[in-house]
Amino acid sequence: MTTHDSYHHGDLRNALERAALELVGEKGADNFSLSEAARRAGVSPSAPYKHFAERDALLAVIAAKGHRFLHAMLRTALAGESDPAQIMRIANEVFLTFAVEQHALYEASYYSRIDAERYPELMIAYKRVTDITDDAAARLRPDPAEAIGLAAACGSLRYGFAATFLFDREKPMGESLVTARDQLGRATIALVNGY
Amino acid sequence: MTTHDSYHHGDLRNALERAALELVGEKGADNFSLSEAARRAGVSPSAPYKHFAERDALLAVIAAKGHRFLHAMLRTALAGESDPAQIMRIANEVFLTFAVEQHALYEASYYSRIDAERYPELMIAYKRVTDITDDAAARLRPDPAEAIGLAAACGSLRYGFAATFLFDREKPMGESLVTARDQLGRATIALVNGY
DNA sequence: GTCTATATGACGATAGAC
DNA sequence: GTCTATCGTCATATAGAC
Repeated sequence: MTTHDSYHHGDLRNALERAALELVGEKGADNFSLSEAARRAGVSPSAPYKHFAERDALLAVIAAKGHRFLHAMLRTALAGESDPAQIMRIANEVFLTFAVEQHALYEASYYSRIDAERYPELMIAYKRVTDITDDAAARLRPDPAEAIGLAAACGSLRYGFAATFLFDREKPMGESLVTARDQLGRATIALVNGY
Repeated sequence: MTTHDSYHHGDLRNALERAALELVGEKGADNFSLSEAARRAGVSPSAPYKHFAERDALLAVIAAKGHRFLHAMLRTALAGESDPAQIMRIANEVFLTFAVEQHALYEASYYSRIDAERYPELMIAYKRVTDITDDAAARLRPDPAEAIGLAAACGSLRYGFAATFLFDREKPMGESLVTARDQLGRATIALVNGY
C-alpha cells in the first residue's frame, strides 16, 4: 500500500522465488546460491532462513513449480486427444517446448541435484507429469514390461533432445525450436511404431 | 627408485589426474575442485598450478581422456561391421556401456561445463567420436539434412538413455546394464527404421 | 520479518622461500 | 617442483538485536 520498500512486508518469499528462478536460469541449478538470491531480492544473506529452512528447500519449491507448469502445458495440449501414439508425440514435443521457453523452470526441475525424498511435494508434482506418458505407453503395449521399456525410451528421447537443443554447441538440430520440435515428433513416432 | 614419497618427483601430474578422476566420479564434474584433488594427491593446494594453468585445464584433460577411451571402445566394437544401421545400434550400446562402466570419465566428458573452445585437444577428441555416428547417419540418409536429423535423434536417444539409467531414481529400465543395453539397441533400430 | 554480527569453512589464484 | 603464506571471495547457517 504505502510506497516504502516492498519486500520488507510479507513479499520476501515471492521475491526470493523470483530471484532464485532468474539465478537458476543464468547459472544452472547446480551453481545456485541462497546468498545471491537474497542479494538480488535486496535483503541480507540470513533473511531467507525465515522462509526456507535451507538452500535446497527454495530450490525444491522452484522445481516443483516447474513440474506443475509442465503438467498444465500437457493438459492443455492433450485436451481431446485419445490416440496413445499421438499423446506420446505431443507430450514429447511439449516437453521440448517447455525446456526451451521456460528454461529456468526446466533447469530447476530437471537439473537440480537435490534429495527429492526430502521434499514430497516435489515428488508428487513430478509423478503427475510422468503418469501421462506412462499411461500412453501402457495403452500402446499391453505387456507391462514392454510398456515400461517404451516409456523409458520415449522419456530418454525427449530428455536427450532437450539437452542437445539447449546445450550442444554443435547445434545439430539448428536454432529453430519449430524445426527441432518436428524432428522430435517424427523420432517419437518412429520409435513408437518400430518398438 | 628410493623409498621416499613418490609424488614429489615428477609423478604429481599423474597423481592429480587420478585424484581428479576419482573426485569427478564421486561428486560430479560440476562440484570438482582443484584444492581437493591436491589434498587427495597429498600435496598443497598450490602445487597443481605447476602442472595445470587453472582448474578447468585439469578437467579438460580428464574429459579428453574420456572421449579417447570411448573412441577406442567404439573402434573395437565396430571392427568388421559395415552395415550403417548396425553401426548406429552398436555405437549407442557402447556409449551406454561406457557411461556406466567408466562413470567418472563419462561425467568428465559429458557433464563438465567448461569452455571447450579454450581446449582444442578436447574438441578434437570429441569430434573423433561423433564422426563415427555422423558417418553412419550419412550412409543411412543420402539427404544431408535428413542425415543430420537422424544423427541428432540417435545422439539424443543414447544420451537420454545414459542419463536415465544413471540418474533417474525411478530406475525405469531396471538395474541391469545388459537389459538397458538391449532396450537401447532395440529403440535405436526402431528409430533408424522408422525415420 | 529483517537486521547485524559472527562462526566456520570452502575455493581459485599468486608471491616468494626452499 | 613443492612448500608456506596469503589475499580476496564466496558460501551455509546460527544467535541475538531491533
